[in-house]
Amino acid sequence: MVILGPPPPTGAMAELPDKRGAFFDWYLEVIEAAQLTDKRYPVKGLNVWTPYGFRARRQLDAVLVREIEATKSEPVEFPALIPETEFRKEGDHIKGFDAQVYWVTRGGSTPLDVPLVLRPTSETAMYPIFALWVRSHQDLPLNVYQIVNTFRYETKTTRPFLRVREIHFFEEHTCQIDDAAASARVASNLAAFEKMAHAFDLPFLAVRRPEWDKFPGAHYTIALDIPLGEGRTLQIGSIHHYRENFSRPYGIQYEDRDGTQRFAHQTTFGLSERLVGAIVATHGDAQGVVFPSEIAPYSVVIIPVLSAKSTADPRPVAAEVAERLTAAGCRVHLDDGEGRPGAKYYYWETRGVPLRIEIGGREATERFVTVASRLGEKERVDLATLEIDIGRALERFDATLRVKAHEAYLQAFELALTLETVRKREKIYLISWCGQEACGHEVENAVDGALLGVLEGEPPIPVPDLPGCVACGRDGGTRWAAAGRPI
RNA sequence: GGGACUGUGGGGUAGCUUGGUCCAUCCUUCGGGGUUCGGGACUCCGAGACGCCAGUUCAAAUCUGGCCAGUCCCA
Repeated sequence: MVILGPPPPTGAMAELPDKRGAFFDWYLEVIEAAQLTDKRYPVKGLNVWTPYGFRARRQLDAVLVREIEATKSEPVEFPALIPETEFRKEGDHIKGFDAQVYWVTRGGSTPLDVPLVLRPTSETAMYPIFALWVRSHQDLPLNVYQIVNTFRYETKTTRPFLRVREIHFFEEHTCQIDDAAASARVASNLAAFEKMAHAFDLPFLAVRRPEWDKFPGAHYTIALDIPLGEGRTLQIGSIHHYRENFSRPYGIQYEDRDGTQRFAHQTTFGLSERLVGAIVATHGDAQGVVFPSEIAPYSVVIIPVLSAKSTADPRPVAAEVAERLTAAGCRVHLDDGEGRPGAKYYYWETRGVPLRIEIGGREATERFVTVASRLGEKERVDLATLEIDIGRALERFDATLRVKAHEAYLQAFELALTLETVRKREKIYLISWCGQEACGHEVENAVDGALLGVLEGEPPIPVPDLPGCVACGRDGGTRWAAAGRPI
């Protein structure tokens, strides 16, 4: 396998497994075929980011950075190793992660006095320092984020991007002046994620996780889930309100206007490389990956079509088009290598490039190009209006991708007025829930999965007025909730 | 944490039950030549594997044990 630079075209590819029905077979083969990762690294759950996959990840990260910084968050980077003494300060948090942390216990052959944890997440790395940074109400809010690798000793089956042991992780941590300000930050994060998801053309569901399934140490957790088909769901992110659960053990307090010492209310917002998997899973089709234009390693690929019969040489035109589109801000790859055009078409379709520009003798003679979208549309674009027309074609591509994804998203849900419906286990079920844990577990047994949580915002599909709880029938105090089967 | 199963060139596989016919099958891939180039071309030449370590045996891809890696089911 060639992994240095853009890989050269390859020959015929075997038929992909069916995306519906054999989802994970399809997923693994698509990722393999598109060379997004090399999963052959000899440690379970640790994969290699290939050049093509890394480029996609870098594009994705750029969106996260842009949107989080638009909400006044500052970049930081904390160490990967956390002393056990700090790690153990918040009880629930430790209980939640103890079984999943890697330990560093030696330096060379010398046992360490204080063993070090390889961060599974960075609360316990950051908060002792936050305690030093936060002194006065004027230091608040403190909004910082980092994009780093974290480590979790997963015991379940690992899958590229979806469940790994070294996680490419985005985490924002904030300190707020009070409960209300922290709630506002949660809302701000949710709004920021909506913008990120728009760039990924990715419909998602925001729910408040039930008490028994919230993040270890959180006051509450808003989870961001996407459907994978057949009722399966994938959590792609989460936003937590910690209240004073961490600020108390870590001593993050400030002097308020009136001179009293108060503890900060904290929030976090976490996303990960699962977003890459989510994009593959949501947009991919029978031919391979489909990348939204902003995430695609190359948004445009140019393929010169040579012919001995034709008098006009397309290569100078291809070079001109590449140069002009690069100047216009496109990520362009000019595929002028060996190989026949058809093989190149398949190659770049598998890799999900949004637009392909074909330039042969006819185009060269008449000064136009043929533009083919990954979603099947073809059009003729005059060289005179190249930049503007390609820009519009990319916008149209994303709009179409978004519509397709949204249609599939709507298909993933079903209204369930009885547990009988939930027991079909074919969809994500919208149910009325009274909030009692016993009822929640009854729903979970019925769906053979999880009560994902109470919906934040409007239900994705039309629903009637709230009926009684789907489990106990009680009226009053019920909310719309979602139940599905997380992978 | 408990149980079951699997490991053959870069990817996917045949062979394993019943040890010898295997210096290991087929597809794909990769390198070189020629001819080609508007949807996976053809042709010629070449490259590449039995997870690791022990054991049984005249003989191990095949049987046994340990390790490593992976998959599935259960808690």
